[in-house]
Order: sequence, then C-alpha cells, then structure tokens
Amino acid sequence: MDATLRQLTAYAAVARATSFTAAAARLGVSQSSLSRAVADLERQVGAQLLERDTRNVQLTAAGAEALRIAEQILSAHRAGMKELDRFLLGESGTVAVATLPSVAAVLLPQVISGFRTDRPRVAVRLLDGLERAVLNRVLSGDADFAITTVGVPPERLEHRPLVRDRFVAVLREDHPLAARDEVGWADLALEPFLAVGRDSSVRRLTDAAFGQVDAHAVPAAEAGSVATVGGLVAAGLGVSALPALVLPLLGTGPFVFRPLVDPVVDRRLDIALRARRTLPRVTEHFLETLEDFRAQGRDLPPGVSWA
Amino acid sequence: MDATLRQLTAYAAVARATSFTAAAARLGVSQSSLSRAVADLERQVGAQLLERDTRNVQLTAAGAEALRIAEQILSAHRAGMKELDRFLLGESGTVAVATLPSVAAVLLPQVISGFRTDRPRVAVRLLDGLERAVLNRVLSGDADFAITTVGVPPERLEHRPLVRDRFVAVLREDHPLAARDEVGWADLALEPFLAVGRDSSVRRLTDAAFGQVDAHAVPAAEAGSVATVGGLVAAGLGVSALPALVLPLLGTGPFVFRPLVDPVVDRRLDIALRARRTLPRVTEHFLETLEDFRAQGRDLPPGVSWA
DNA sequence: TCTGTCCATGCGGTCTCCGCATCAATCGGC
DNA sequence: GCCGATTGATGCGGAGACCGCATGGACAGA
Repeated sequence: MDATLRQLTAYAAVARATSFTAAAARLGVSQSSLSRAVADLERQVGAQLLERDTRNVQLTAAGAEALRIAEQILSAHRAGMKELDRFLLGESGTVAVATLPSVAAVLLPQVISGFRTDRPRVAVRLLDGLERAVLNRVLSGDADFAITTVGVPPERLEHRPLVRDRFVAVLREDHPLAARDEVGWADLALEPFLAVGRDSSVRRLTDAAFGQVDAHAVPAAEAGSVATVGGLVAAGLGVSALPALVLPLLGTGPFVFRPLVDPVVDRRLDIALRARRTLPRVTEHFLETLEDFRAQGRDLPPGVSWA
Repeated sequence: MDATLRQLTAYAAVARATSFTAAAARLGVSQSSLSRAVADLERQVGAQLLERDTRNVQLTAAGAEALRIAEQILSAHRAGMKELDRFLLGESGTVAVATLPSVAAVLLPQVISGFRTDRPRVAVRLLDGLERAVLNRVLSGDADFAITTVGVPPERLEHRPLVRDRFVAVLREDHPLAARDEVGWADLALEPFLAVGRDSSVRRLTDAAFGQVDAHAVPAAEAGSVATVGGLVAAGLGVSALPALVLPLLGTGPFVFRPLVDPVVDRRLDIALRARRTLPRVTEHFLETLEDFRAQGRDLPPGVSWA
C-alpha cells in the first residue's frame, strides 16, 4: 500500500472542494483524470473515501482521516522542497569557516555580522585551529574554506590572497627598546625571545626572519598560545614579535608595540578553497561579503592591510 | 520543481549507501533505474547532489541537505500511510456515541473500559443528551451511533434492541407505599407525582402508563434532571417512577424502590444507526464489544436486562 | 598492462497517465 | 411533471514515463 503524491494531491483537492469538477478546474487538469486518481487511491488503500452520488460528494469517516493525512504528507513535501530551494539559492544553510584564532577573533566578527544581517537564516560555523589543522578541515570537507597562512601550499587547494599582516615588536613599556621608534630583528635577537609553539605559522616566520639577520633562533621560552606569550612579556621575561592581527589576543598588560624592520615581515593570510569545486551558494555569498569589505576598503587594525 | 516520491526514494537509498549498485540491490531494482532517477532529480532541483567518479559516490553540500529533506518527506509519507492503515483496520481513530445521560453514566463505562483495553489507541467520545438531541447527533453524522429510547423512529435510522429497562416506584423510605412489596401505577396516581421534563423519553412513558390506568397525568412538580427529582422525593414532596437504569443518578437519599406493576412498563434502549451505511471499522469493533457483553450475559443493575 | 567494478546511457517494450468524448444519473427551473 | 444542465464514471487512443538489458568509458588494484 503506497499512495503516490499524484494520488494524494488529487484526493486532497477533490476532498477539499467536495467536487471533482471544481478541483479539476483548480488544478488545471481534466475531471476524468481526478476521477481515476481518486478511484486508484481508494482501490489501493482498500476503502471508500468519498461518498458520491451524481450530484454531491462527501467524505466518509475514512475519507476525513485520509484527507488529514494526505495534507500532512503534501505539506511535508511542499515544505521540504521549499527548504531545499532556499538552500540552493543560498538563503539558508551553514557556512563553515576554518581559520586561525586571531582571524576568528579579530577579523571575522565584523564580516559575520554584516553577512548575517543580509542572510539571517544562514548559520556560520567557525572552526579555529592552527595552520595545519585548518587546512585539514578544508581538505576533509569539514570546512567550506579557510582563512589562514599557507606555508607549503597543498596541491589540492586554491588560494586567494586576502590580507597582509605585519610583524611588530612586542615589548614591556619599561624595556630599553621601547624608547626607539622602530626596532630591527637584529636588535630583538639580542634579547631573550619569547616564541609561540613550533606548530604555529607565526613561529615559522619569526624563525625565518631571524635567519635572515644571521641570528640564532633559539627562544628563551616557548608558549602554546599568544595569551601566554603576553603574560611572559608582561612579566619582563623577554620580548616577542607578532603579527598585528594577533595583538588583541595578548590580553591587557603594560605592552608597547614598535614597527619591526630590517626586514619588514608580513604574513599573508589567504582564502583557501578546495580546487575545482563548485561552492555551495551560501559559501559564495559569504565570500562575496568578504570581497565587498575589501572593495570598500573597510578599516583594519593598524599593521593589517588588504592584500 | 516537484520531486516525485520515486525520485526521493531512489536518491535517499543511493545517498545512504553512497553507491548506486548497492542501493539497487537493496531496493531490488536495476542500477540503471536508480542512475536515471537520481539524474532526473538533480535536473529537476537544478543542482548536483552526488559527486561521482567511477569509483566513489559522495554527497555534495546540497546533496547532504537533500538527503535530510528527502528522509523527512519519505518518513512523513510512511508514517501517514501507516496511520491511515491503522485507522482502516480500526486500531486507531475515534468512535463517537450519542446516548442518554443514564446510559452514559451507568451502562457504558464498563463497556468503554473493556473496549479500551483491547484498543488503547481508539478514543471514545460520549455525546449525552435527551432523546431528540441524541437522534439528531446520529442523523447529522456527529455521532457514529446512538444508544437511546426511540419514540417515533425516524425513517433513516436502523434499530437494534439492546436492553430492557424496567420502571420502578421511587419513594421516600417513610412513605406508606414503601411498606408494600410492589406498587401499582394506580396507587402512584393517588400520590403527588414528581415527573421529569416534557422532552425526556421517560416522561413520555410515564404519561402513557398513567393513561393506561385512566389516571390524570398532571404532575405535582416537574424537574429537568433526574437528580432534581431525587431531591424532591427526598424532601417528601411526592413519589416518582423511573427506569432502573437512571436510579444511580438520583444521588444519595432516603430512597426505597419498589417494583411497579399493573402494568409492568419497560423502556427499550436501542442501538440506532444510520441506515444503509457502512460503518467505520472502529465503530464496528465497539459494537462487537457491546455484543460480547450481551452474549456473555454480563451483570446489569437490577431491573435492567439484555433485550 | 590487464581485469574487475562502478556509473552512465542507448534501446526496446510495457505500463501509466492524460485528455477527449460520451454515458447514466440526478437536480433545478419552468 | 418534464427537460435541459451538470455531475462523476468510463471507453478509447496516444504520449510519455519507467523499466531492465546490454554496453561503454573510466578508474583501482593486482
């Protein structure tokens, strides 16, 4: 016993109109078609649903129950189709973004806010982690795209430069170097250096910068999170160098920041997508919002600029 | 954009198995059929739902959403069909019984109790009222059938005798007639008579009985409900005559009941149904339960007997 | 390189489903 | 009380959907 949608549609229309002819007009099909469809349905469920003499149509008890049920099913179908449609149009769904903690905390909030006023039915998921984890999220499909640094670009990802994020010297306010207008990497190399963990993309860049000025890259201490580095600097244990975007994550403290030169080091944050993939419409919309921000030259924290 | 159940079924099977071949085996159809059905669905919704290379099938974002929705729709359909089936088998639904208050309060409770242990998913609605209202409920289709007295049987109703309900004299215990073993209608006629309202079926029968003994039928007082008659009798205002079944409705009081003879008067309670109508299965089942009670000779209150 | 497996597709046959025309039954107006 | 109009059911022919079979092309693993 399986009733087709066609049968249920026909039956519901007839039962609601209590008339084959009227229902046929409303549906834009022939009366005979409805007559057959209803007869088929009755045969399939094995019960008479409509009591018809040549002049009137009325529902039996089973018919009333069947109407209720048919409308439930049809409504579920209609709602489902509409929901799918909305999803395909990018009006609902979820966009999952994998990013570094600094991007998630500093750059994205305003983007998400703008996006959600346009598309309130779309949920945004932030998956934050370090570079490797972030890229894996994209490769595995957990995330729709990533905003992250990219050291060795994996083959199956496509990149679009997004912002440049300049390294600055992080000092306690009473540190001698704080008196300077700008600081060189070679100057930093003479101080106890407080580095972030080895699997951070920031670490790779600081190591490289010290390499360029022929300095040893052995840190005085190493911390997993930027907030911890902030605590160490505040305690006077040394100095650090961090991209401008992560500075808000240091927390509060007696910090001063000075431009870092010789060389000037930027980390580039890219949008990373799986190559040769058509994106869900919601993802496209999110990226368009991001692009709008760039095109409008929206304010960024000092030291951060659109790429 | 309307997806057929066939397409949704096919898609859901393939998407769940992430394999056309496996899904085809499970559904017992050919692989080519599924391939086409899914392709049709994709064309209709205008989006690719499955990403297939020759070796693997995996869901796109739209595909995952579509699977969720397809399963919702299919589950609604399955549940609805099952519900209708249960209804047609008489395992669910509602049986509406129109009856006199005395039947509703005294005779039916045990029947309903027995019926509901057999069929816990079936609801029973009791529509109680006086004879005319009760019959109208059946004629209008509000009730599936009635249990009631029937004075002038309307044309479009079919009757099945159910029980006989004997009239007894209702006296206060200190009344002189209470000393007798039985009381005649002519004896009652000499006392102030407390009658029920004119639209009650009981009233019609008491009037007729007094007529048979050539007594005036003018009551000393008339009350709408049996409980009120009870109050009047208890207050010593007079005597009454009521069918045995309604005695529980008198309430508590210093009542004694005596057999009423010359003539012995029974009211007959019938099952009344709309003629030439096939009954909903639940109604049939309820009537069968009632019939079982009769066949088993279940206990009835004194003065009441199966017809 | 070769074979087995997977999905897509051409093909022919069957069955469903449609609309048109018509029929029998009934209602409403005169 | 009669007649035309309207209602739902049904015969019929045609168009299209849907099926399974067989085959093709692409890829994985030996």
